[in-house]
Amino acid sequence: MPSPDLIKKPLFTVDSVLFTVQDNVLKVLMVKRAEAPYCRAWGLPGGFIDIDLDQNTDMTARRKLAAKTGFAPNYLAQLQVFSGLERDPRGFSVTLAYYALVAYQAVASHIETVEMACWIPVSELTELVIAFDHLQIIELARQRLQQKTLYSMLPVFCLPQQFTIGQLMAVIEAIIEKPIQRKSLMRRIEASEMFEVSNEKISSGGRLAQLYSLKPDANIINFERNLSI
Amino acid sequence: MPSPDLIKKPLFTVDSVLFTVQDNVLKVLMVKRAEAPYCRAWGLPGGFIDIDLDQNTDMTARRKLAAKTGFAPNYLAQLQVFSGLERDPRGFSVTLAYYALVAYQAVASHIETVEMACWIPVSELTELVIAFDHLQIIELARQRLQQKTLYSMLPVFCLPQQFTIGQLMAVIEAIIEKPIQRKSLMRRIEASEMFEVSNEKISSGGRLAQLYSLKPDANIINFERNLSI
DNA sequence: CCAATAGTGTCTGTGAGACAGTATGAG
DNA sequence: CTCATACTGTCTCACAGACACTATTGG
Repeated sequence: MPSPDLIKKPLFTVDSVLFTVQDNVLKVLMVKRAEAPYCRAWGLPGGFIDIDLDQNTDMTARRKLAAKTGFAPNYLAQLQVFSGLERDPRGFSVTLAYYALVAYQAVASHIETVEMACWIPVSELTELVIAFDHLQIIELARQRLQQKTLYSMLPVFCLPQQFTIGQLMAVIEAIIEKPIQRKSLMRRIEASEMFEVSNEKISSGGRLAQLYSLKPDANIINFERNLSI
Repeated sequence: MPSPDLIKKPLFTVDSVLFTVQDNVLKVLMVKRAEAPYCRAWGLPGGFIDIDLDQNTDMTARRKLAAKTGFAPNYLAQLQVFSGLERDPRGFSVTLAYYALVAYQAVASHIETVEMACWIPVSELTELVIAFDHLQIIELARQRLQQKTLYSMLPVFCLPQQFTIGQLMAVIEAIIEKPIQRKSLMRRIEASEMFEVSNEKISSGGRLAQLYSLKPDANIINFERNLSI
């Protein structure tokens, strides 16, 4: 076997699909590329590992996201590696894609001040010029997020620290694009034991709504049944 | 942003956790390393991408597995990327781990002739010296396989093309380490519409058993409920 | 015949879907 | 008061678990 130094190394990058839900619409953070290839097209936030700054690829993803949003996402997980000769005109490339969730409120103020970063509704992506195979990456990330939404409470990471059932329900419905039963959601909140009821309630146009928050030490549990599609 | 050529590139490798079930025991293919680091320790089959041979990382995994087993696995999917400064004494490294399934019968004859490749029961791995963080990778792969076994028919890929319910049941029980109800399995086989009944039956010590096979165009569907843990 | 494995019938349990009904806020 | 939103009670339905029962082979 040849020494690793003699082997042509492919380009390796880390990109992230950062989701949020604003006004009942699922949106993705896109940045306008300033360089070739795909200069001036929209792409996912990401870049190369910096071995001196990053302990691992998770840190690369976080660092690149922080550069665009000023905040760490509430949730970050690996999606998949995409690789091949065709996906980048510069040659064989390997991209590790992450997907991440953040509360819109947490980044809203900061993102206005950052040039060329923008929340795009996932349904409007096809109207734009998207760099590389990033459209395909986003589509896979969306499918993964939808699947996980059916059997976990992942969407809480699109909400501020305190939230109501109604808000959670709206976020879930924005992700899976189907209405769900409030009752089913409440059963899951109860059964999961992941949340605590706050002693505050907030107004929302009718009866005051109970505020919930994730317990500090809570694990994200998976339910044994999916919500129905 | 600096040109990619100026950035220190980490070592990038592709490793695979190839599972099979033999004699009701879940086993992993391990190879004895012939070089430093971890010379003479057991490690996962894998290696570097060869840009001239591999269209993408899936091909790298397949190529490396074929070199050890002589066969393509029945199923191959990405597990996760592992990265960091500590996991390889040579420096910062990035490994894309795959997990794969194969029928023991398919590779049994070939594997004897390949030096230093060996099926190790997952329960006995702790007794061996395992290279890098490969033990941790195998453990994560096993968890993923267990999870998928609860909501899909993935274990059929540990069986020959034609198989009986009893064989499938045995493989599932070896993977999840719990008994399951034959009735539940039959309901799933029926509901999935993924299989066809053969017109043969085979003897297994009692009443003849119906042979099934995956339909040629079958998609692996996911059930909406898990088997109980 | 018996032992062994394959396969069925059917009851229970759990949790999601549906939806009517009640509770409580703002105006 | 009315309207809007929050929450509850409760029925149905789908499907997994349990397990007794029948079926079919070899010896």
